[in-house]
Amino acid sequence: MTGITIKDVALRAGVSAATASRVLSGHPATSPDARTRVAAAARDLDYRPNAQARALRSTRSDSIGLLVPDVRNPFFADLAHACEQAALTSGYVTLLGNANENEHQHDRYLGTLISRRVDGIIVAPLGDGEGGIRSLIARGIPTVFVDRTIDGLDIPSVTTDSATGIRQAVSHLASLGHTRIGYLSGPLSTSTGRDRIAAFTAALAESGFEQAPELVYYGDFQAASGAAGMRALLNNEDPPTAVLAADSLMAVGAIALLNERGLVIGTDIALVAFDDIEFFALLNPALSVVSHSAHDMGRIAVDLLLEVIAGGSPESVVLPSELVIRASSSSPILPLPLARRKKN
Amino acid sequence: MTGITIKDVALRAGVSAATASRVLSGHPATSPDARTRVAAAARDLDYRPNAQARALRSTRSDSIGLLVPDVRNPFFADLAHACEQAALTSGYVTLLGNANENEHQHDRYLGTLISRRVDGIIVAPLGDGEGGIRSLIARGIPTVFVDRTIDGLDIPSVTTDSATGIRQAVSHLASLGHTRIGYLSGPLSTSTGRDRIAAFTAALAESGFEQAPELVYYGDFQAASGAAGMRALLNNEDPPTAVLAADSLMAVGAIALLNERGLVIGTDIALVAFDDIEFFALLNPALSVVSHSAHDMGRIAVDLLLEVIAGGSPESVVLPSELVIRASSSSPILPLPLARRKKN
DNA sequence: CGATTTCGTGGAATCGATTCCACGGATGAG
DNA sequence: CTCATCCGTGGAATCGATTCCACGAAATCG
Repeated sequence: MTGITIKDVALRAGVSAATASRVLSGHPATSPDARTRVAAAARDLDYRPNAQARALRSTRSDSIGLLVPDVRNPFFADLAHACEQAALTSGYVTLLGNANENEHQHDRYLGTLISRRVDGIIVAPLGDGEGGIRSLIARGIPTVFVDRTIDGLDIPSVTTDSATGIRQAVSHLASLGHTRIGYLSGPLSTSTGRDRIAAFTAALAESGFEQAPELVYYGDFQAASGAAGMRALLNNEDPPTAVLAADSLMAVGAIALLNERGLVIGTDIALVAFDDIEFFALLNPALSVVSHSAHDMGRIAVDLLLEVIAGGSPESVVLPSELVIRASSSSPILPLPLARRKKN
Repeated sequence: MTGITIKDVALRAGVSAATASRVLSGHPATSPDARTRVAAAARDLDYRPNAQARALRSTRSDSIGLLVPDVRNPFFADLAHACEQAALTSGYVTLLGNANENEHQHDRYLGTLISRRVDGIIVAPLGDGEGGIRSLIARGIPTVFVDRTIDGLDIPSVTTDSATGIRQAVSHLASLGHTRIGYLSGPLSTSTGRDRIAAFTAALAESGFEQAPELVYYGDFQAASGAAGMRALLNNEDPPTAVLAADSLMAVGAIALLNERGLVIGTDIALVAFDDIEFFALLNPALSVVSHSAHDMGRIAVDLLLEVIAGGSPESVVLPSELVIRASSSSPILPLPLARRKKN
């Protein structure tokens, strides 16, 4: 096919393949003469080393795998972008895999990444660590968890301290007079799903409320379940006056449902979302969010992974989250929220 | 490292490496006995073939490269997702690269993909085809262009017929009484940028308007230039009453600027965006868009690429676009738009 | 000035899987 | 019963780059 191998370069430069290899990989033991001749030959022939052959011999591939639940989720798109850019500056290419929030596809991708002998893997793990994740660890492949973790596994991770931002959100909503605060939860099979509902429950208690089970809906971090959850919350006898969504996609679903019902966000009902994404600031009213940085998360995950690859065992990092107040939660509670909602 | 090679499997199964290889790759000339023993050994050892060694020998890697301008652009995130899923069902993994709308990074990624000997490349090309694209073509690596093309290169592509949707948008706006329609253009260095401004100009002519140069702003498909462009358009003596944005990110920037200025979309100014993304339907008012399917584009691009890999030369595909009318462009023109805008 | 170290170089082994080739045993035809 | 055919199998070559090893030439030391 491509045909141009290091032997062609060596031939044209009048040296052996061994010398050509040394020049091209920057080995010090080369003469200036050989260096210029080989460089010129490589340039003339537009030589591209066969990464497979190189990886086979040197047991490193200069590539890392990144497995996210869904690239279409803007938070993970940002994360992927950040990882990719950070890896690139360290000379690694990123193989991006999409688990599609599906454990089977997740495991299949892990298998592919293992087969390709990536130098390390950054993964937002799905499931309980029994499937593909076990293979990873058994093989001792450098691994870092992002966003999510798996209990009982001693793997470096970069996660978000959801609790601080959620506590701020709840106390902010309480200060506006809200006493019935709904929660659209992620699945309890993910560590983020569990952490955030726990933080929410604790925050309610701190504000002196007790958690009403009918005000919590368990979804799956996807838009459709956000809509279903909001519908369920609104169908309560005594519906919430404020709602907190556990991720951006569920918030998107919730917003779509509120629009469909003709309820005005910020006036008829307060809404706060976890995950800050650019679009939320454009909504009218702009959406209050618990913000955490996908960019920092990606950058740090790559740093940790490089440390693991180098043989170290870095400490896990927990990133902060904070409430960003916008118009969707700025008005105090209405005198007759229930009456008004009943109109629709 | 991983250590488990086909020899280990062969040893455990009591056969030679050659036979093990034949069983594992489904070669017909194997005995049922060998088949069961090798399969069992591979399972017991959790054997994962070394993809590099396999690719080196068989000159195919079962992987394709996908190079997009920016994953954070929801249109390309959708496209990437669609390509990846389509490729996966055909047994290919996708290596996703991000050009960052930057020609240098674009070329660097192409080089990496060539080095990794991907079986084919789907690329939204940047630039004039002189840099990395030339290497691709010179090597005869199967290539398909998506979204954008490069003039003078005979490469199969999947693009959008922007003209239909844009014509619909302009005639829709004209029917509402708009006579001064602004346009936030993409860069003329991209085929989509050129196509869409040409379609816009032609559509204006069809509606009996002539194009006012001061109502066209040339941006770069990124959000910041959408904001800058909208600012420039509003600073005209006689500003437009309706604006069409050439992609979703420029629309995002435009919306942010309009919000900042306190102008109400759909009332003070009509806005239509190219690219339909889920979030635009959530805006209040919901945004009218020229819609085209990233999902179809990705799926078809993979189909074409597989044909090219198989040795065929498929015809390029042009996908339709169509106007989706929502509230951002549903009200007729105001009696005194200029006076009203001057208030702010 | 002779002995020893340094340095650039080429030959050959190597990484792990695939695949060509040749071989032996079983089957089928004459 | 003999000879040709077919089939499963193992040995060995191969893919392209890296790297160990040994060699000759040059540089350095006592």
